[in-house]
Amino acid sequence: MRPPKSLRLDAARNKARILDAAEKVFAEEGLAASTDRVATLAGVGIGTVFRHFSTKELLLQAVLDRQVTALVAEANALVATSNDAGETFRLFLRRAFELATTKKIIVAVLEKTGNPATLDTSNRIELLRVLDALLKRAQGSGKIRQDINLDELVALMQGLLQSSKYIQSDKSAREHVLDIVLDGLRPTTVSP
Amino acid sequence: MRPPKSLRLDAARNKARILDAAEKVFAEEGLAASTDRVATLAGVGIGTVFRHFSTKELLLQAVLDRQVTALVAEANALVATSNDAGETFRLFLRRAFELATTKKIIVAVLEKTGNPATLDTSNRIELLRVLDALLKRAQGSGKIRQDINLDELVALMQGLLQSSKYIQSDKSAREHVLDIVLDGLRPTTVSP
Amino acid sequence: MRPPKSLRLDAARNKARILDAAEKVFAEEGLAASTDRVATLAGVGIGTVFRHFSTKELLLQAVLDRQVTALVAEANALVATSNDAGETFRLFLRRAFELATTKKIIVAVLEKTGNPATLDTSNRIELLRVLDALLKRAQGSGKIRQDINLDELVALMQGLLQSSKYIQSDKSAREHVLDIVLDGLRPTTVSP
Amino acid sequence: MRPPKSLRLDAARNKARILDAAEKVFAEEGLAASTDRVATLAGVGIGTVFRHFSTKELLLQAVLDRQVTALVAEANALVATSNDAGETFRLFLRRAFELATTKKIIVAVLEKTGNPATLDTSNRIELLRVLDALLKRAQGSGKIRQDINLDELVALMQGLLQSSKYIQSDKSAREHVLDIVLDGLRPTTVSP
DNA sequence: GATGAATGAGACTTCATTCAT
DNA sequence: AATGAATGAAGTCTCATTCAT
Repeated sequence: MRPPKSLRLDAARNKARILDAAEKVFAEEGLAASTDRVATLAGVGIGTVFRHFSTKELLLQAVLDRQVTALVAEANALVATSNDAGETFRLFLRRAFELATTKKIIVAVLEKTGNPATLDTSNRIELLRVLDALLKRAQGSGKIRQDINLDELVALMQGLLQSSKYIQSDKSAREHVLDIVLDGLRPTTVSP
Repeated sequence: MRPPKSLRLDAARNKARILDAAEKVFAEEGLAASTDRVATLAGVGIGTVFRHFSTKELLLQAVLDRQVTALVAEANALVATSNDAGETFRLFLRRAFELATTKKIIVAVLEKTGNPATLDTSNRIELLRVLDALLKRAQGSGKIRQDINLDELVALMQGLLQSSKYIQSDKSAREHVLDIVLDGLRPTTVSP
Repeated sequence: MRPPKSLRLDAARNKARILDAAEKVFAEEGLAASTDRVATLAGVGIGTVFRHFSTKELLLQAVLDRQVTALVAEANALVATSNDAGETFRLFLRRAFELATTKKIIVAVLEKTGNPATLDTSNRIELLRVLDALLKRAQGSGKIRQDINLDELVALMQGLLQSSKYIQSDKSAREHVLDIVLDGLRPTTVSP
Repeated sequence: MRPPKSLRLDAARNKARILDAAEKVFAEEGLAASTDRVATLAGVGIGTVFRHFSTKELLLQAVLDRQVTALVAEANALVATSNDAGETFRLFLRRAFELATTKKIIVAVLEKTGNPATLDTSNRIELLRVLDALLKRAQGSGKIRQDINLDELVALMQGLLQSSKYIQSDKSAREHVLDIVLDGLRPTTVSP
């Protein structure tokens, strides 16, 4: 329960700075942005970046990891707070959507390999687990259509998150798009 | 005085081969794929690729151009055939979605700049025009919700098309996701 | 005395056109200008250029050859006309200088290897022969200083011809520079 | 707090080596010589060349810059030392001529654009300034002909410097050529 | 003979990664 | 640990030259 290795304080600070810088740089310039840019923005030497993340790929994963962790945390917080399963589910999607708009990296990383396999496994599994729970609960409460499974939800979210970048500047449009998808997720009103 | 067209045949065949190869390579490896790979797959020398498309950028645009043209053509065909505006609209989205699944490049190109500005302008405008017409007609007939505009629709489609790649292997899941979005696009049944 | 092989008339015309184009293109864009540009300006296909001059190097030499030939012809004409050896010598230098200004290629070709070895040998020898005759005659008549030999004269001319390009736009400056050198070539007024 | 300068030493040495190599390579093979050759001769990787000079153009300018600086320095030294304006002027030309023979690059760079615009501006202006001062002083003392201005002198020097490469191996010939030009620069003895 | 499409070596340049300091 | 110089593979693009038509 102690931090694994306890980096020297400045080392830890550097690592955090690098992550912050990477998040920003990759969001702004895409995955093709050079590692040098990250180092410069972080105010460290390029060597330091590679000392902390021995590969560009690993740096990417670390950034993503942090974001996924944040997302999972939010989900858990939402679950703890709310007691309306449908609302919780919707709030989570809204939150994820916002995050995608702000920290474009999630989207960017997804671009890369075409599937989320890049995610740090344990982390990804956790996200899927939480997502599954949210979905099941919402479906259980009858607020979300029954005929959608986890994989489909994930695919839908991927698309949704990506769409955010095409209307980044227009908040109301963004909300509109999200609302439409949320409407699509409502239980299908079975007419007799 | 006519024959001097014969050489062009080979050249045209090569050009087409290159486009096909580019479509495939960029779809599979992303926009970062090297031009060399395209040349190799097309079975021509690297110089030939650059003779036909003097820039990687132009090659990209050409690939996209071809696909957009195809999409526009399908839209026009649908309009000519069907007389149910709502159905036509839905069919078009389905068709575009399918296309995105097969020829992943559309997605890939969009990845690049984050907006469709890369599209050959005239072509892009044409696509928007057709899309707008389809939307307006469907909304006019009351089959599609009124509160969505062209920009939002485009953003939604962009995201949606991208999502297709996360569930490429599962056709029914793909259709399901699309259906959900289409449901979201239905007129909102205002309950009193 | 018949033309060696009698090219078909249009072939001969093409060859001349190519030479003209090459002269112009290389003069304007330097030796790095592409052979394609030459072909385009000549209004022929690139293949035709290479049929007539199987190497870029050979094309260059041909252009130069033509100019050297012209220069030799002028020298001979001057010798035939004038009977003032000093004046003839000076006129020739002026003529060469003018030519260098107009058809910059001479300069350009010299640039390349740094020495005139590129010249078509027989042609070059002829030029050196004529130049030597002009020099000797002028020195014999006491109008040109005795202490300069052919090699030095050639070097001086090379440099001088090149300098013409730095003051291309100003004719009087050009003449001035030449006059200064010509003054330097006068017999040194030996004071007793 | 001082040592962090040590690495720079190696870097500086490399930079100098690269400049030296570039000077040599461009002089020997012309401006078309590849950057790779420079790297090889300097004994560094190609990347190192580009780390120090991010463009071939910049490398060229740096080489030239160094030479122009040296020339200006010599001019200033001469001015400080000598008090015979005519002699100073002549010495400077001799010095420049020698330099052109040894470090042929000056010539080579001029080749490029046909005018010295490529020179690092401030540097070039300084050179022109010094040259102008030398000329004016020499003319003022009556040792150099009045009817030559700065532009003409520059053109004359360009030609002269270039000529040095055609008689590189023969020192006496070289001096001869220079003497001739210097003679031409003497005040014209107006005979009544 | 003419044409121009095809070729591929080679040029410049970038960037992830290594390593001496 | 941190630094940033060095490295070289790889990418885009150009161009002299070849060759099928």
